[in-house]
Amino acid sequence: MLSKKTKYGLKALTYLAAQKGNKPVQISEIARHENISQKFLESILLSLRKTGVLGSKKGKGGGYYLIRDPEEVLMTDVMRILEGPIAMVPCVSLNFYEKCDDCPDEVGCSVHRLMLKVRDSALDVYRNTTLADLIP
Amino acid sequence: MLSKKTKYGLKALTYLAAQKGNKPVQISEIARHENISQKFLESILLSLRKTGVLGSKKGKGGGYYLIRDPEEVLMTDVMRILEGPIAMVPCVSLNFYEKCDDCPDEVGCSVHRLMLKVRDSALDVYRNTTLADLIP
DNA sequence: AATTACTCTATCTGTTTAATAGAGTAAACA
DNA sequence: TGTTTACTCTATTAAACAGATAGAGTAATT
Repeated sequence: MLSKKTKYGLKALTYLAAQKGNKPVQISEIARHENISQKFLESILLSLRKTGVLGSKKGKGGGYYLIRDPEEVLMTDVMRILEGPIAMVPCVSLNFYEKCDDCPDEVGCSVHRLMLKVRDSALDVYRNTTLADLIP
Repeated sequence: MLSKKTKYGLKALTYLAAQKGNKPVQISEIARHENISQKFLESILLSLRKTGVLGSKKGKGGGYYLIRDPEEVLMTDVMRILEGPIAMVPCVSLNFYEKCDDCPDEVGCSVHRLMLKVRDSALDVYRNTTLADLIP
């Protein structure tokens, strides 16, 4: 299940991408437009800023803005920041790999092989979708 | 993230599919072989029986067995039983559809459109994989 | 200097997951 | 027919996580 964090984050990013120009947009404006709890959105935008997707400007006329053009923001990056691993199981994760403690043989594991296929299909989607594709 | 329920369920199904013949296999045997808590596995196999994937036989020499040939057990069915919806968001789910209460316009929703693509790619995998493909 | 808005930490509640315990029931076999 | 074996079901629990909220603090603009 997609977390609300990711859902809200994607909506906020799309909202920013749809702006004319690249002026900072206030959190409150995004929250209002997208029906998101402002405080929750704060923490989401903060994590997007810390990972280099967004920039922020303080003071009057401040807010958040995209660092790069929407065409250059890949869904692989966004999803990993917001949702975490793209793989459904750590043992098939590219960026968050972890060995299963319960299964001795990774190659012979049926779950491993199935989830590898699922991961590849999801990666294929995320690698070929940018923030620009999400703008309505 | 894949739940342990699904993980264990898939392992148990694969174990049963790999059996010669189709004699009932005891829960305890499966649990031992696959490092699964026996009690937890009980409830998983039970749900697979109630949904027509497995059959069971009581008494001495009893246990669980596959109802159909492994080639005829689709991952779409197994995943829906064990993990629930294949879609990451209810508003793009085929079998578990639910409208989002927070977003007014489904067609204009960026999350909706992205998750539709992800669902389709996952479905493509599950529809073309049977239990037989999981046997090592 | 005052305002505005971002930054950060801490806390809280509800839900879900995973696991466990234990009593009950049904079928097989001697 | 009775005993064994193994499945069936309900209830309970602990841990983890998601989602949301509160409030004090800091930085930049006018």
